[in-house]
Amino acid sequence: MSNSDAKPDSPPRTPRRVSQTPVAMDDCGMARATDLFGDRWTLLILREALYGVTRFEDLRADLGIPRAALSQRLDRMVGAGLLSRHPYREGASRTRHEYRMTDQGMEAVIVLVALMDWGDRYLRDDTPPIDVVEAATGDKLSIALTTQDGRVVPLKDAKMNILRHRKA
Amino acid sequence: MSNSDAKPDSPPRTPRRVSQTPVAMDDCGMARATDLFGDRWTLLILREALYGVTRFEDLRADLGIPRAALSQRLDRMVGAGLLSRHPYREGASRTRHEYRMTDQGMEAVIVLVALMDWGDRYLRDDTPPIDVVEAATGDKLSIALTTQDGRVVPLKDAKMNILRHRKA
DNA sequence: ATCCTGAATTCATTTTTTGAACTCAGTTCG
DNA sequence: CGAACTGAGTTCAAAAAATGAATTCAGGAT
Repeated sequence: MSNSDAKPDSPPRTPRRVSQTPVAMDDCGMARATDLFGDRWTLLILREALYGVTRFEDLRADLGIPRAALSQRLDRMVGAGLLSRHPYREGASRTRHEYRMTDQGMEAVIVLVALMDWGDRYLRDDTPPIDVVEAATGDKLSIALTTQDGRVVPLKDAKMNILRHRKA
Repeated sequence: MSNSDAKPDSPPRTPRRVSQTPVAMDDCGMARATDLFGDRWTLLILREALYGVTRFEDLRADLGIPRAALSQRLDRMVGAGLLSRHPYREGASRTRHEYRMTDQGMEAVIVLVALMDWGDRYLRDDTPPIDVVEAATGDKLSIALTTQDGRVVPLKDAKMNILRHRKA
């Protein structure tokens, strides 16, 4: 992805220095999302939710996450709309809660898939244990940029279009 | 994205309980990637690199990151192949280093774009400050799943195909 | 009445992060 | 020449966060 509108004649070998992001920290959706996802557990919990693990004890056992951390993260993720809390009862036992992925959470799963793609490519030597495939055909899927009408555009042909400059 | 091969006759309203991820923590590219990206700063530094901010002091000023943290993260990111270190000299001054995004780092940018999409949609009320567009046409781009031959598949029609089950 | 279970909460310890001060090698200023 | 400056780090004490073990809590089961 090219960032600057490079003049066709001189793609600067040493690009001119940029000393500031064009977008201020607190006005950047990416930076805000980083607040939510930028910790050791949140993404892993979302992964569990994707696989259908929904209960406190199961999450804890899978992830090895301390209870306090799990409790705090679940609250935060419910608050952010990634998960929703549903009562259930095992046999005749007391009502407990399970944490299910919301539609909004499902839309964040694309972040997981992107991470998975990258991680499988660069953080492992052997073949990955899992593929994302089209349910109907079994065709392997990967992440890409597309136009609204479904044309795939390689990363190299994309650029950032700054609509509103940083105020700070 | 559906996770199970649901029988056409009975899509379970209360899906049967899953108590374990099919993929073990240490065998999951996503989980490994989380080790690298799952902290407050790494993704933000990558974002800076995407915008072309490459120097220690500029990064520090933009992000408000403590020097020690920046130093440690840059080392780690160079080690992981996200950034590369290049000597430069400002005027006649002593040689310093700048940190440029590598091709491998650029491939991780799709993660940033995915985060940006989600963050702009759910973590803000007003219009986002930036768009990802096709350089040639200016067409707005978004993240999607595609087949190898460039057909876009909605998240709902995708599923995880487990090739190798957890050993643990 | 006691034990068990899932879901927390509390709390002391360990780890990580922070921010401020210091270093270092060269540069410019007076 | 010496003083001050610069970018890029290190060092280090203080603050914040994460951990893990023990405790609590509300039922149900024995």
